[in-house]
Amino acid sequence: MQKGQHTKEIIVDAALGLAAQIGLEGLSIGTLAEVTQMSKSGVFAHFGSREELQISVIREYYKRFSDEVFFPAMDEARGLPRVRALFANWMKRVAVELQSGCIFISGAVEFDDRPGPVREALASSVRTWLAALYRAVVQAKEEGQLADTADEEQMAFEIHGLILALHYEARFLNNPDSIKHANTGFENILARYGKSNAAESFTSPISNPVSKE
Amino acid sequence: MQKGQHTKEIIVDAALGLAAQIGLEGLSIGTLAEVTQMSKSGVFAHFGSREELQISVIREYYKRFSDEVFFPAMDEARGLPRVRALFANWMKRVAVELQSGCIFISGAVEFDDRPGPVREALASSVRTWLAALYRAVVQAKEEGQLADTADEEQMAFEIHGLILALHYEARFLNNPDSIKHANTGFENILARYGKSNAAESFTSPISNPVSKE
DNA sequence: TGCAGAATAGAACGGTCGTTCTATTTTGTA
DNA sequence: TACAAAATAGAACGACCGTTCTATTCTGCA
Repeated sequence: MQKGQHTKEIIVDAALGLAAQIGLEGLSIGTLAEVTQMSKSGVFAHFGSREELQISVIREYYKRFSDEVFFPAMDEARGLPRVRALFANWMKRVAVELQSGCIFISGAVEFDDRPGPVREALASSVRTWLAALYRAVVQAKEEGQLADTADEEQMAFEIHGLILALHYEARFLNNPDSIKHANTGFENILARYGKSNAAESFTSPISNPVSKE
Repeated sequence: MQKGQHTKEIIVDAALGLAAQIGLEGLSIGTLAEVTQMSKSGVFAHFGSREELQISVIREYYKRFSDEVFFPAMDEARGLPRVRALFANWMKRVAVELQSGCIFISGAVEFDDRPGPVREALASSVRTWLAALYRAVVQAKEEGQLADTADEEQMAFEIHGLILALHYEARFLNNPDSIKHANTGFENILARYGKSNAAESFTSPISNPVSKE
C-alpha cells in the first residue's frame, strides 16, 4: 500500500522542521501529532520507536543536504572550482536558512556523549559529507591547484571550523558579520594553501567572494 | 547561615559535571538529588526554579573558565604572547577535558532558538570571553606584532572556528588528529596575520606548536 | 541551653513523555 | 461490491518532570 508511505513523508517533513529548531532530542511524538493533526499512536505506528523516528529524520536531512550541497557542486570542474562550490553551497544552507538550524551541528552536540543507533546514523552521515569535502580538496591538489606542501586534512578541518563558527556566532550571538567572516576566512585558506601563496587576500580584500552560484 | 551555601556549592558542582556531559537541558532535579544523596525538594529549595539552577551552573562554569583560561594568560606580556596563552589555555580546557563537554558550545546549540534568561546568561558569558580574546588580538596589533591590514575581528572569528572544529571532530567524530589540526590551524592564522606574512607555516611545519605552557 | 529560623525531607499535584493495547476507519484489490 | 489488510484513533500504562505544600530536622546565636 502507499497511503502510509505518503503520510509518513508528511510526518518526517514536519519532524525535520521541528528538529531543526529544537533539536533531535526535543522531538516529541505528541507535538508531532499536533502539528500533523494526527493521533499520537497514528504517528507512532509509522516508526515503532522514537529512535527510529529520529533516524528517519537524519536520513531525510542527509538526503536534502546532499541534494542542495553535494550534487550541484559535482557539476563544477574537479579541483578548486568544485571545492569553492561545495563551500558556497554549504554556506547557503547554513547561512541563508539561519532561522532554522543544522541538524549535523546540533545533533553532534546532543549525541556526542550518548551512544546508540541515533548517534551512529548521525555520525555516519556527517563522516560521509566531510569525506566528500576532503576528496574534493585532494583532487584540487592532484590537479596542481594547491601547494605541494598543502595538507588536505588540515584544510578540510579549517573549512569545517569556519562553518561551525558561522553557525555559532550568527545563530547564537546574532553577529551579523558572521557570513562575511566565513567567506573571508575561506578565501584566506585558499590563498594560504594555493599554488602561489602570496597572500592575495591581503592585497585585494574581496567583499563577497562567493556570491556567484 | 552558611550550611546552606556549602551544600549549594556541592549541588552546583555536581550539576556542572552533569551538564557538561548531557547538556544544560538534560539537567534534571531528580537526577541531581540522586547524585547528591538529597531529596528533590531539598535540592530545589536552593534555587527556586530549574532556570535559576541552570543559570547558577552557567555562572560557575564561567568562573572556572575564567580562572583556567583567562586569568593565567594575563600574566603573559601584552600582544602575541598573551594571545598564544589564551589559545593554549582554551585548547587545554576543550581538548584535555574531552571526556566532558564545553557548556559554552553545547549550550549555544541548545538555546540558540530558545529565548529567555538562561540564553541571556549564557550569551553574555560567551560574549565577555570572546571580547577578551578580541581585545588581546587588538593589543597584539597595537604592539606592532601584526600586519597593518590584519582584521582583528576576522582573526578572532577564525580562532573561534578552530576551537569549535576541535570540539566537534574530537568529541563527536572521535578524530584523534583534531588537536594537532587545531594547533596547526592557529599557527597558520598567526603566520598569515603576522608582521612578515611569508607563510612560514609551510617552510617549517611545526609538530606541536603550543606544547609549552 | 533554648529557641528562632534556616535547611532538608516527604508526599502529592498536574503535566508530558514513549509505548502498548484494543477498536475503528480507510484503503487497495480479487 | 465484498473482504482482508493496512492505517489511524482512542484510551490507558508507568515513568519522570518541575513545582508546591506541609512537616521535620538541624544550626547558629542569645
